[in-house]
Amino acid sequence: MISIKDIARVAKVSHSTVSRALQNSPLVSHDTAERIQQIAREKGYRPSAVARSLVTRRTKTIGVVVTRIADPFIAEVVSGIEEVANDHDYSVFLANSNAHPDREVKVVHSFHERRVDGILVTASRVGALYMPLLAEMRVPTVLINNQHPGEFVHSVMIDNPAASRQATEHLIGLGHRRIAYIGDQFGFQSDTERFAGYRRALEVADVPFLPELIAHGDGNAEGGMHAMEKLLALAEPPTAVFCYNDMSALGGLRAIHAHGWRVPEDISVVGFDDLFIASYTSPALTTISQPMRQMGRMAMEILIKLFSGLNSKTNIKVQGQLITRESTAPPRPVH
Amino acid sequence: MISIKDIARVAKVSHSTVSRALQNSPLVSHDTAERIQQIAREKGYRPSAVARSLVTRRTKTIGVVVTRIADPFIAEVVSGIEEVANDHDYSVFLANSNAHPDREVKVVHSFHERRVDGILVTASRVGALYMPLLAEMRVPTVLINNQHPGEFVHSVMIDNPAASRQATEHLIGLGHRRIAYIGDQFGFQSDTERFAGYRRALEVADVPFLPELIAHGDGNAEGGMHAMEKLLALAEPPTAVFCYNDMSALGGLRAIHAHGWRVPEDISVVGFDDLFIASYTSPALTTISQPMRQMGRMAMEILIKLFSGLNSKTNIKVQGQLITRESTAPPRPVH
DNA sequence: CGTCTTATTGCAAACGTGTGCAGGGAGCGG
DNA sequence: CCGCTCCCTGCACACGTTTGCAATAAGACG
Repeated sequence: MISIKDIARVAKVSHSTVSRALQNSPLVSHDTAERIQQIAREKGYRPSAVARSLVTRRTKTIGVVVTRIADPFIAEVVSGIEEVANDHDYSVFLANSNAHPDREVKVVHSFHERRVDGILVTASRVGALYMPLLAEMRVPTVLINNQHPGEFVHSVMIDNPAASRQATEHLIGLGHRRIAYIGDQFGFQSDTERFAGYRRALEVADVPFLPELIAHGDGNAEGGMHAMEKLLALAEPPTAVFCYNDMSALGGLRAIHAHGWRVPEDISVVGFDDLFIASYTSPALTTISQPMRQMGRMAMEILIKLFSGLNSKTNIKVQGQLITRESTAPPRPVH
Repeated sequence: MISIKDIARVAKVSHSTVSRALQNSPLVSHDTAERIQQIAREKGYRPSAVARSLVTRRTKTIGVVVTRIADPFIAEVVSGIEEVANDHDYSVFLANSNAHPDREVKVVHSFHERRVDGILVTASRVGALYMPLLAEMRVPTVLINNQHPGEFVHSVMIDNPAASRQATEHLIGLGHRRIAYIGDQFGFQSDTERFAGYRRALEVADVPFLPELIAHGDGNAEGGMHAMEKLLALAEPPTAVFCYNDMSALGGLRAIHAHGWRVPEDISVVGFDDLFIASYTSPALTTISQPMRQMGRMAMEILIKLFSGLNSKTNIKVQGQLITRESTAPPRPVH
């Protein structure tokens, strides 16, 4: 591995001069700078980021902790993060927590030892962890769609209540009165908030709230399927279902088909997220579009801002958008 | 940021002793070791990986370059990588190339500057780049499903010809004779190989090869949709279609539905990859299962082996597996 | 009690880079 | 020709670890 000193030797200058030359410092004459850069190029010199980090005390890296990178929602967010990180010459460490709190702590500690300049957390189910962790290590951190109730210093979140209200109102507008809700597990912030938006929409429209129309999945297709099966087994099944997310809706669709019903003729379905696949289910899914990539970008931009000294508490709330596709229609007329 | 010297000061020992104590070196007495560790714990000391890397000349990091992390196939592979990396206390840098060759080179150079211990590349479309790059920087590198023809030092690949032959034979076995192939873009290794397997299956079964039944997408749903539209517009459309991958198949299914045909009654469809969504399309997709996560694990395990001194050229070829679901059936009887 | 061994500790150098400061040389003005 | 300024360069230290080697103290043994 060739170093700055090797170059210094052949250029017959001190290593400091080489260092300066490679940074285009005005402190070194044009001629020697050129000569040094030429030599560096010939030797295929690559500066050691680790040595540099040691002295500059900035690593130009950030850590991203996610529950599962294979989750399409998260992958999309990470794409956004990576884009702007890259634009600013930051490298990103990626780590899965698999939703294990202790694993999540371990990951953050490892990031800390690596001296990352900042940390981004997507959809953590244990956001509360970060308060003490943060106090301990003072690394700029921003949470994206934190699932734990409570505010954090920096965050970007989707406006869940507004979005889910919009989704529910869409169904009400179509004439539905028996609208079910398939949620995630209890206690997660987004589930609580989306449920709240759903209730609010019913309330405003004077549609009675029926507890038997509430089912809980697990945020994945599997859970959505089981939840939908329960709803379909009701004496009087709903005419429309608002699902916590597209994955649940996907499972829901599958259960409906298995049940021999058709969407949207027999039952309407609305999802949440607007994952890529929402366009390719059959029928294509009506859903709330969440600007996933954009949210990743915003979070990273907050970090960049923090790096450059600004230190304002920023909590961004982005709006979802209803995307009407083929999975919703007016309810069957009652005979 | 608290360092080893700070601890040394309060423990009234030299910083070398602290270093040894924290590594549980037998060179330090049990008592002082305990005392030092206690102090370190109290102060919330975290060793600096960057300083350590500088002297040990190993960073315990690897770089993973992917085309798009949002691609579900790739995300799954990365999951596997991350699992075993984590088991061995390696952190992973992730970078998207967006399939831009120059971007890919830049990424690898940045990894090099970060002094990663190894590099993993998933589905690169420019595998050839790595030969000179590798010579230049001597970092253990393994390619996963390299899309560029030619062997590489270390690789893990799916056995494309065998798998696609299996898929095609499944269709032939059902009685199909007009079997179309929807490929990726020309020149990519997996497309070429899968196409070869398809032809071989036809040949062995004495089914005539019909050039008009070959269409090319782009590996994504969009391209698969257009390709399928072309096939459906044929005077005599195929009775079955083997798609390069599940994404193409997804687009294909959409085109078929839009055309008013039913799967598998009017036309059978087979995909490749067995992405998560393959189970949730309607009908559920018959496809070739690729052990994505496992492939990621294997690649990382090769790296680990290389790190520990072993230096055998390893080219692993894994087998795909046909997963029969609902999208394939015998052809309609001709009247 | 002297010497040799062993257990424990500290010293100092090294990893590769950045940077404040001092020093040397050239140019310029007087 | 002298002195000042300015430009360029090198020296030396720092960043936070690891580690070979020397040093010291204690213990063992004769």
